[in-house]
Amino acid sequence: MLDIQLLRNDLSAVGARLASRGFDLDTAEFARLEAERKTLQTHTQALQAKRNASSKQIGIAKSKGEDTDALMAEIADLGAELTAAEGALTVLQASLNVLLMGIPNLPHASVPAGRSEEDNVEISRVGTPRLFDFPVKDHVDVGEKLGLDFETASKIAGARFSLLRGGLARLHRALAQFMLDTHTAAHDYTEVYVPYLVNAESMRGTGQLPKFEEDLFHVPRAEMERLYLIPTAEVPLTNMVRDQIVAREQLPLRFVAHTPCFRAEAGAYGRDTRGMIRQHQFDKVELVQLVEPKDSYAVLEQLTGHAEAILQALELPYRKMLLCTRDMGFSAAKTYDLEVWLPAQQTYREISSCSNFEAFQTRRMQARFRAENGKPELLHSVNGSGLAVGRTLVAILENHQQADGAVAIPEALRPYMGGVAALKPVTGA
RNA sequence: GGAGAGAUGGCCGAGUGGUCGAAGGUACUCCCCUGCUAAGGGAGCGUAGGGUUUAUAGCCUUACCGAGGGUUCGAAUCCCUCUCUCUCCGCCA
Repeated sequence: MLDIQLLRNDLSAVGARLASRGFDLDTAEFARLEAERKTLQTHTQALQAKRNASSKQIGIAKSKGEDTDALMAEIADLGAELTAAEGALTVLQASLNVLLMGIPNLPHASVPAGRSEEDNVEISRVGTPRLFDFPVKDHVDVGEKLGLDFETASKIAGARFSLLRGGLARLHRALAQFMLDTHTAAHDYTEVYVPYLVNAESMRGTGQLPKFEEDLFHVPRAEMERLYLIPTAEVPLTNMVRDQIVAREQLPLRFVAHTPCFRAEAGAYGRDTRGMIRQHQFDKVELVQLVEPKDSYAVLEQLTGHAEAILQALELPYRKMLLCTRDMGFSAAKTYDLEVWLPAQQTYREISSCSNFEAFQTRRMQARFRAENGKPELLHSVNGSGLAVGRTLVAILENHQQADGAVAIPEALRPYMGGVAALKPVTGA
């Protein structure tokens, strides 16, 4: 959510910055609602002040045993007028709020203007794609021989689910463990175990609601508020500080969690249908930092580096992309995507997305810290995948495949694999 | 699933219809006193808005005592619904 003061004070500039990311803010409508709000709110509050003063007088009179009929008569008609004014104000503020909640974040000045992902800017390229002296297979063909089974998954659940057996299941687990250990030991994050189902308030806090409900799975409960399956651990991790004022000495807060993520992929029919690139359920290790505003852009660089460290340790070639204005997510002010090399597709595919949200999320959830002057101030939130586990598995299968169908295990991962140096094809797997 | 208790400011805790945004304590900030490891005195000290304003200063004002509704001229206080916490019983990974 943007600061409404910014819209009031500098509406046309905000409109222009939003236009750069393809959002058309109806500035006339906002100005109209805002003008109406001002009139109505002033009026309502004047009526409330009058009622409060009169009621106080009645109280004083009664305590002295004086007659209060005259005072009562004075405000006899006030009630209806006040109810009407309050009702109208509530309705108006609700529509202003709907408008406000639907406005995406403003892009940071360093974000390149662009129309699509074509206009994203490559910042760096790390590692060299391997040259293969045999025909390269994609992860589905490599995985098939090692325990990757979509047929059984679709029988059990449906399309866009996967099932891993044996060494491959262990590799998946090893990746998550390795990432968690690296981020806690080397990067100083606190490991957190979180709920996978969250309430609507949490989804509003990080920006999934109200606008993107169709992307989420939910669980209805009789007589109770529905719960939503988390699409990323960003939701529970960031909401830890919702409605809190954190002491400045505790900053920065650094959290890491390994969770499954659930996405309806409602808008993705027909896209990435082969393999485990785009699934309804996938695991991810998520990094979240809550920091002072002055630090958030430095932290974005740092946190992106934490994700990169995993790719480097796993010997996976990747590039770092700065997303252009129109390719960024709704809540982000600036985003780097890390894209891993997939040799079968001869292309780089997203494996991590690291963003600075500034106060966009924390304003919604009233997550604050006490500044040096003693005043509460909104935190900035920064998060990123470190990394998506499923896609990392895909990248390892493709990049480290051998001519005989085996897959080499990167050195860093071997302690988590019981010392195994390679996964070998299993007949009947 | 059954029975009961509760939710008040950073924390503890008083307050069952009226000058209560809320006693008292504690923490914190400033000042004074004292002087040696701790104490005494005084003052200040919630949050989010709105209006005015060059102003995140001041002044005026509204809302907030778990959330939402209701009764009333007036609600922390009375009524209803919900959420959460605790205790006991049952069940259970």
